[in-house]
Amino acid sequence: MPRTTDAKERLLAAALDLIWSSSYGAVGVEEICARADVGKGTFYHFFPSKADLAAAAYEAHWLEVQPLFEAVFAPSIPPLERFQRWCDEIYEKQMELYRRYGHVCGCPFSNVGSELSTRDEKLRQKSAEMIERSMTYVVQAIGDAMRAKLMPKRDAREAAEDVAACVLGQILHAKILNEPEMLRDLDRIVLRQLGVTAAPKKTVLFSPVRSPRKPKSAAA
Amino acid sequence: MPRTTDAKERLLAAALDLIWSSSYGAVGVEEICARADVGKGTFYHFFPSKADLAAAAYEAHWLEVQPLFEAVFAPSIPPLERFQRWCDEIYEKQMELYRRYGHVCGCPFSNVGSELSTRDEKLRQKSAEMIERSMTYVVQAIGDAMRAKLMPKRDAREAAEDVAACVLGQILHAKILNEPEMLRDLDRIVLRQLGVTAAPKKTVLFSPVRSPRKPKSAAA
DNA sequence: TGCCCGCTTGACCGAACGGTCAATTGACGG
DNA sequence: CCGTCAATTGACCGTTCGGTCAAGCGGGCA
Repeated sequence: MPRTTDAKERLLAAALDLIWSSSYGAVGVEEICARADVGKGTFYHFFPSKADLAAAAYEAHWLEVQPLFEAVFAPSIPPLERFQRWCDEIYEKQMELYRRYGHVCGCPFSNVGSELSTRDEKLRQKSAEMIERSMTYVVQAIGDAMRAKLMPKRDAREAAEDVAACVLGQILHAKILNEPEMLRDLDRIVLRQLGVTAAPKKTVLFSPVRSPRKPKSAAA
Repeated sequence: MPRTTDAKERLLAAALDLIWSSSYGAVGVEEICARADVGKGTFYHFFPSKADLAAAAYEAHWLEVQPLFEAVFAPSIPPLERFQRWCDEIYEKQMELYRRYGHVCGCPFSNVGSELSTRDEKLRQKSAEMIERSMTYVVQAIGDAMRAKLMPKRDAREAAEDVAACVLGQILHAKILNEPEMLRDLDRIVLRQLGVTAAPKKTVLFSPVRSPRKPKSAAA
């Protein structure tokens, strides 16, 4: 066993994978340890409890996906196209998980929020925080879109919450129906919610958003 | 003990209450039995498993709320007003649960769907079926709204799916933030999704939709 | 009256749960 | 070369899980 240990990282990755593709309650500590190939003692050497590991795993996952958010929502990209790219990333990621596990796994943050909001205040807050961080980018893009007169003016924060609801809801619905193709046109719902009158469908064609995409972690 | 037993109904009610306000995984059979005031043997006399009880509880809950759907989505009511009434019912119900349990409990059908879609195919299907039944009314209302030229014409089924996503998503977001007031203006998101240009706010004033409402079970 | 049978019970089962801990390992600094 | 200590292990803890079962109860009916 190497001195410089990566057991902690393996535990974080194993926890995220297992909980995402299943659920918090249905995944046992033993199972996570087995996947990470460590003993149970190692688990409790690094994390005081299962809930703490979950919170840490989500934090680590955010650090992993944040660069993707930065790229997808880059100010250099036309505002409305950012939403399309974001939706495409979500679709690709869910497709990847669907191929691997046979299930639409949904948004990892809202999954744990839905399951544990009424039971574990700490994980509820963590879930809320992760979604809030994602929404930051949406708020920015909406502000830019309004300034560019690409959509009707309104409160950006409020509009972003509406968009978040649409995205979370469609992902959830796709999970319940186990039908990943429901997410192919996620951007349609978002743009409609923003009051965009079906204009920017061509921007998709301008840049290769849909077909060749590097798959990477993405979630609402 | 009376010959005509209501133990089954008490079990169904207890299961719905406990699972709705907590989660499927976090609620034990023992706990359900205690709430229903029956022995564990009685549980397994009526239901072959915990999952079967849950499915039966959702079925029973649907029978309970269906009349409310019929009333809220009655053809005699102007189409767009039906959505407002529906959203108001959701808000009232969630507020009621929030007052009782201190938590936004969310939609019982999507809760179980989110938690168990990847683990229990039978409950996933049940969850999907419940949401589909609700959507029937939405499809009808959208069709009526389009015929009355109250909203832009498009595929009614597709529009209903978009509406369902918005509603499910906003309820989920409110649950995660534990903020029931997020649901006060649920109809705003729905109408925006339908492309209604902020017109029918007055219809709310015409009939007493918002203030005096009989609280009853309602969910997406 | 007495049998029948739907209903009810709670002790009990093996398994799995989250979590503990004394013992061991092995890379590093002195 | 040794002492130190983070890292690691897996047996073990008490509890709780979903589920089983032999036995008892008691209204309805023959």
